[in-house]
Amino acid sequence: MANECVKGFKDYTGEEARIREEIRKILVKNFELFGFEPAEAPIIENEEFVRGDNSNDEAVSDIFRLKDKGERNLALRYELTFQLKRLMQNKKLPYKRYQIGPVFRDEPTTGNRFRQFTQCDIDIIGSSIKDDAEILAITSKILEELGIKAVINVNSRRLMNEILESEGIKEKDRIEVIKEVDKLDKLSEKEVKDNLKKYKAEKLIDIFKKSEKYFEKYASYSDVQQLKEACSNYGIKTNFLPTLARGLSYYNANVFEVKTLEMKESVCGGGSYMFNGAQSTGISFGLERLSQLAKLKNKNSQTLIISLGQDKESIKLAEELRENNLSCVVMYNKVSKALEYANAYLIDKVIFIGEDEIKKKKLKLRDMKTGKEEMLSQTELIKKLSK
RNA sequence: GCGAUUGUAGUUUAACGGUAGAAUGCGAGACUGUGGCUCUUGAGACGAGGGUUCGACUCCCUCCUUUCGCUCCA
Repeated sequence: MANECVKGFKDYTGEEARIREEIRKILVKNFELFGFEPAEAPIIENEEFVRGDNSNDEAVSDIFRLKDKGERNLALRYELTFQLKRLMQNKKLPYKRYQIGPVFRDEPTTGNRFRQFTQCDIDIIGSSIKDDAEILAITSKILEELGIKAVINVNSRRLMNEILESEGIKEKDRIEVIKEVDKLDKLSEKEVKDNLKKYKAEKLIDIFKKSEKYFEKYASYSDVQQLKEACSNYGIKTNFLPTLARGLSYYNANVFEVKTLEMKESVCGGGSYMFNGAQSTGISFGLERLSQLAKLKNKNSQTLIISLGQDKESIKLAEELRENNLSCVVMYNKVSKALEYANAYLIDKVIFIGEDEIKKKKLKLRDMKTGKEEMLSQTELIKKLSK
C-alpha cells in the first residue's frame, strides 16, 4: 500500500504520542534546571558538513543523501552534535545548549532501531571533567524521574589508546582492535581472542579482564579517577568499563553509555570531544528508547463538558476552565455519544449542563471510573478539577 | 548491505487451486439527560508486479515490508 510508512519510519498517535510528549517535557525541564539553553538547527545540511572529518565513522556511511534543484549535495543529519561547530561560533564559553530533534540514518532496522529517531542532546562547549560529571548527574536524575533502572558505563578513550600503545598495537589496526574488544559482552572470550590474533593483540583480552585496580598504573586512568570523584559530589554511581569504545570517532577523552537490562541497545551515549579548539562534553538521549522503557502512566487530564441544549453556558464554562489552566472539550451531541467519546479517550471527568443545572446554578460532575455524580457550584468544581 | 523469517479489513485472525468468513475497533440507529452490556445496520482486506494454469489469496520468480542475527548505533 502506498500510504504505508517507509521502512524504519513510524507514526506516533494516541497513548504513544502522549508519552513521548511527557518525556520531552521532563527532559526539557531538567535541561533548563541545569542551565542549558535551547537551540534548533536544520535537518538538511551540506553533505560535506555532515560527513565532517569522521570519515571512518560507520554512521557516516549511512547518511541519507539528496540533491536540490541547484545540484547542491545535501544530506539529512545523522546526529546533532556536529551542528554545534556552527552554533558555538561567537558564543561565550562555556556554551551549554540542549537540542531535541529528528536524525536520520539509512541503516538496517530492528525493534529498537529506526531510520528516523529523535535525539535529545545536551552539550557543554568549553568543559572539564567536572562537567562530564554534571552531564552524568542530569542523566541519572532524568532516568530516575522516568522510572528507568540503568547503569552508566564510563571509560576513557585516552586510556584505551594508552593501553593499545603500550601493547604495541599498530596505529592502523587500533580501530579494528577496539571493535573486536568491544564485542566481549556478546561473543565468548575465545572467539574474541581468535579474532584478535590477526592483529597480534590477543594479550589484550587478559588486560581487559583485570579488575579496575590494575588500570591505575596507566597515566590516563586519571580521567576515570577524576570523573569518579566528581560524580561522588553528586552522589551518583558509574561503572568503569574498560572495553567501552562508542562509535563516533570524534570522542577524545571520557565516553559514556547508559544501559538497561531490558534492552540490549543503549539508551544514551556520549562523551568528550574537541570542537574548534574547545574541549567539550555531551550526551544524547534516544527518545524512542526512553519511551519504550519509561514507566509513565498515560494521563489524560481533560474534562468533557456535555451541553444539553445549553451551548452558550457550556462554552462560557469551558472558557472559565481554560482560564484556570484546565483542559476541556465541549460536546453537543447525544449524551451516549459523548460518554463513549470520554470512554474512548480515557477522559474521566464529565460535566453535564442542562436546564436543571442552570436553574439550580450547580453543575453535575460525573466520575467515569466510579460512576459517582455530584452537584457542585462552579467554584467548587474548579477547585476539585484543579487537584 | 548479507543470511534467515514474515505478509489476509485499523488490529487480532479463519478457510480454500474456482476471487474471502469471524472477533475487536470505526460509522449510523434502537435509546430525544447517562457510557464501557445487548440488538440491528454500514464501511473496511488477500503487500506490489510478473509467470504457471481454463482459473491463483493459495504454486513459482522478482521487488517491497515485518521480525531476528551479523555489522553498527540513540
